[in-house]
Amino acid sequence: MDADVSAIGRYMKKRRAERGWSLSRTADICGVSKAMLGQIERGESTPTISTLWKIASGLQVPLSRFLVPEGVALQRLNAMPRHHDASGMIVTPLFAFDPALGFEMFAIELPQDTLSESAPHASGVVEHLVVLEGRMELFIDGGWQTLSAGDAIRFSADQPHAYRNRHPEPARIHDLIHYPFGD
Amino acid sequence: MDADVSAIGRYMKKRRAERGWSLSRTADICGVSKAMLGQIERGESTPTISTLWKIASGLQVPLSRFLVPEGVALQRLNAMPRHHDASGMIVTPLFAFDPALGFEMFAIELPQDTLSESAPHASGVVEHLVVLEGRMELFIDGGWQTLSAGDAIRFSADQPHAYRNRHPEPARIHDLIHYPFGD
DNA sequence: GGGCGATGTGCGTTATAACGCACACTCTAC
DNA sequence: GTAGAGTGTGCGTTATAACGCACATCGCCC
Repeated sequence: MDADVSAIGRYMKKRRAERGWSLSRTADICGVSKAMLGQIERGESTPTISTLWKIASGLQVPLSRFLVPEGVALQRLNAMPRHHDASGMIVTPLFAFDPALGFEMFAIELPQDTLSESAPHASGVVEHLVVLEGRMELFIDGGWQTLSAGDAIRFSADQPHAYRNRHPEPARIHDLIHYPFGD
Repeated sequence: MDADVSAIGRYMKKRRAERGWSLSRTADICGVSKAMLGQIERGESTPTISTLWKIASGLQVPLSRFLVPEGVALQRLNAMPRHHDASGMIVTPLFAFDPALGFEMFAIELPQDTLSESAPHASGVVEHLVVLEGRMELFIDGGWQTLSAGDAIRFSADQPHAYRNRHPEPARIHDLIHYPFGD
């Protein structure tokens, strides 16, 4: 859950090298000291957001680009914690919320006769459901909507909504929640 | 050219208020001291990127949201059209690319003896695979990695990678591709 | 060879991020 | 009324971000 701040230095160095800029030149352009740039690139210091902004501006890259996750993160099924909520719905996290990406994703199992109600998320939150198995109903926009295996739906989650399963077989779905960049 | 860092504090405060969280509660959730949160909100201190990451994670706010002045439109790299390759891999779109969200999602079926190679995406593109059925191998970081049903993996897609299925049953996966803000 | 400029690193200094804690104030329950 | 909990702010302390400068190294030119 911690930022991989060492990735900042690596991306900086890569970007600077692509442009063929020395630390001195970059320092002049960014308005950040040469010594500090070196410290950041070597992972010896973590910049304030203000300093990183200057660097991003000088190098002409979006600031968030410094923090996009690198490498490979693998999560095995049996290593994922399953959470049963009061409604009987079983929730397994697939991808945790990452501030650089802006979304999180869950696997959800809805046993028979489950009704799970969700308070509205913050304004602008968008939710995506993909039904893998079984059938379920989604309450949205004042009515129930039946979804079957293979169905995919995207809806604004900043309103009350609910999931239920009235069928004999459990329904399995994936739920991706995306948080807004703008207001 | 300087970041409007005071916007960070304003947005933090707004977001916290929407959730009805006190500084103390937010501090517990974010792992940042109450006093520091107050300083940031009042514009008296500029957090390091590490501290801001913690806050974004706790408040479930994409980092970009703190960093982009309100009203400024950001650009996304366009999603690359999916190659329809000759490998036999079957691709079904689930959610089309939306610049406001920054990702697209596909359902993929890999029949037996399928090998599908992917050229590197642009720098900063992140891919997420969830295996629904069967088993498959992902080539990444110079080696093949076997994935079974229920496994979830996230990896940087700006490098060569490949999918293959050497098993008698087809593998079914979901593939979510997230695109960074433009360079 | 020496001189010069470019380059990145290390060091000491200064400024400030980040913290724990105390405190004043507000609200609620008895 | 009092006591207790919750809330945000200010203060002093510690850790570290950020800097200017010196230095070692390298490459190039005379």
